[in-house]
Amino acid sequence: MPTPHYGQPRYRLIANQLKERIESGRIPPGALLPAESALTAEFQAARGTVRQAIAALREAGLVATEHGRGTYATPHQHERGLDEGSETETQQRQVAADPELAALFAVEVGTTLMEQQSLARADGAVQTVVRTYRRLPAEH
Amino acid sequence: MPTPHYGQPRYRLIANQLKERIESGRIPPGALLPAESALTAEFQAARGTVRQAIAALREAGLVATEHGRGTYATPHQHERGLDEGSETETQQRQVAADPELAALFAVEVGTTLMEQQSLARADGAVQTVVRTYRRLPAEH
DNA sequence: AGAAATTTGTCCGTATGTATC
DNA sequence: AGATACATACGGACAAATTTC
Repeated sequence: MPTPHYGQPRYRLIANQLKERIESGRIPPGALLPAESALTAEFQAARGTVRQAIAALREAGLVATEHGRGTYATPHQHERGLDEGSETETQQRQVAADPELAALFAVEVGTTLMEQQSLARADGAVQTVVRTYRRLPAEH
Repeated sequence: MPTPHYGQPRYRLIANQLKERIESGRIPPGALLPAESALTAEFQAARGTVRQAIAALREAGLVATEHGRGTYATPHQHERGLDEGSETETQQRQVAADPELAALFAVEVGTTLMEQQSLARADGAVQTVVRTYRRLPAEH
């Protein structure tokens, strides 16, 4: 494997991709990022490089890390429009699984799922709505 | 304590030995492997190295691991019609706007929207479902 | 039912060797 | 020669799930 770092170093590229996932809501606030080991596998990068990328995100305040637990996405605020008309850009709620979601998660229809919805606006108009579904933590 | 990796790395050697034990039946299907702590003692290797060896076996489908329980030799392999490379599956389709989406996009309820759904799996089980909604390109 | 021990999961810091730009 | 990256390896610590007492 070569080691080309045209333009930007590798850890910056990885950091940017993770940043995009967080800001797009694909990794919602409070959710754990993939483990270092998973990231090394996904990006085909060495652990040191992944750690460098995460360190950059941490420095930028996008994530927080807890020893022995993992790295969380922190609630992100759009720096785009500082004012923003008090509309919730991202909200979390519980919804009942529709038939398709139920099948995907292998649960019964109507099972409570966590839904995280986030919006991307441009000039005030909603451009994209992202809804992320995941199962609730098991009740022992 | 040096770290020369001429020839084969240590984790490969450990993995090969464990593999031999499984395939020879000395570790029968379904049986638990020695704990990581036991393996570190036996092979005089760091825990991370042992875990790397086990990860290789897991990747090869020879063993499965459960948090807090242990790693066991897989009972019957060859039951898996699995993807293997694809971490995310994506599909695109058109859906009718529900009342909330209609309000967000400032369109009428029932208006056709583009929905992109992607899945994130871990060990074959769906972890997260992400649905991204956008307006269709304007049609005059 | 509850506490302790076991075991795996994850992160941290560090170190050495190799390879490429 | 230096910066970047990769691969490997060590040791320590905390977190979480499971089992055992």
